[in-house]
Amino acid sequence: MRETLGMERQSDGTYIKKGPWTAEEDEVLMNYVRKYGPRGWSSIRSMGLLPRTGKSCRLRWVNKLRPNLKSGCKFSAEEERVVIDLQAQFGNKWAKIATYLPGRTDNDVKNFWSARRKRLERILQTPQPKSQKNKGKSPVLDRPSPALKVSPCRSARVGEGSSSCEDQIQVTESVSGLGNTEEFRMVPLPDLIKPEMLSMEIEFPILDAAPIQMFPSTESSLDYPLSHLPQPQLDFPVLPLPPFEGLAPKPSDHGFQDMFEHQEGSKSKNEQKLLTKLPSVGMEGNAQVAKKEDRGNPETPDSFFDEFPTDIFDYLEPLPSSLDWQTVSNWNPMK
DNA sequence: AAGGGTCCCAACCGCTTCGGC
DNA sequence: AGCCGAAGCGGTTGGGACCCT
Repeated sequence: MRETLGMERQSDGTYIKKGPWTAEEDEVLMNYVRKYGPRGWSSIRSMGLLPRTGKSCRLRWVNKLRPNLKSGCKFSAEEERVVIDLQAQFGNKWAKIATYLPGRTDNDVKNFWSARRKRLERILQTPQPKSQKNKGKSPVLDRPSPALKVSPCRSARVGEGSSSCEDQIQVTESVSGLGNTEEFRMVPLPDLIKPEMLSMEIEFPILDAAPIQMFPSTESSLDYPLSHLPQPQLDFPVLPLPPFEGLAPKPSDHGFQDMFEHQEGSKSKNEQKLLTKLPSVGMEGNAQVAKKEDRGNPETPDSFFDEFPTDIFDYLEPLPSSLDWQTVSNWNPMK
């Protein structure tokens, strides 16, 4: 009797397995790719090799079994920068973005972005309790403020050497009742919060209740030269597709075997390439600044959220009216 | 120690695009 | 030109690991 655990019976009486892959299945799939290359996925099932759909096989290969993958390895600071920059340029074109990140899949990029988005969303959404950690760390905001408009801006240095970060949040404080009195203060924008990221937050429901107004940067992210980014990587040699009946291994079809055999060498090459072709992420000198800061701060970029003075959000108040909010939501950063 | 919350990631689903006929 | 299957892509979900209280 056939094992039906995890198997889904099809109308034609056959079974399709879903769920986690076993090591044995991986091995079968690897053997298939070694022989025939990463194509003809549907034939894996029709040949009776695996009870998986072609789709499932392809996904498994692309996301887990493909050579040179950096699986189980967190995104580096530079990779994060690349993703942030490319997302601003391409939008949610994860597959396209992934081609600029050797060893990363579209799934990796997608997961990274959604995790990061959730994190930011939570920071903006949840009223931060007065944390002991940040108490007294944000003097600019360390007092009641009637209303804040936070707008991303660039390239305004606050005095020579006073700040290592060119990106800052411009906080406009309107004094209630006076209306025409406005005070501008520059709040250092943590390196990993880019104006583009702030614009992303426009979609967040929290902003219905927060008078944050976003203004597009005068320097469009579309100006970022792509030549500064790592070039898209092709993982495979391009081989002619054999006819279906000729799927048997051929002595001449060494391309994929080579690919498996030389994984390690090419991996280090890719990593080196990524390092040497470090993107500037749109702002001249910013990569250098970031590098400098990275040297001084060995923590991962994730730690920025720990450092971010989250009580900046303590003073955000609901929008006066939906009309005001409309002016914000109508702004499209990609225009 | 237990329970809840969060994060991360693998895998699936549905839609779109592509290519052959 | 239209159809159909394969492949690609982006969104979503489920579950395990981890952390915190």
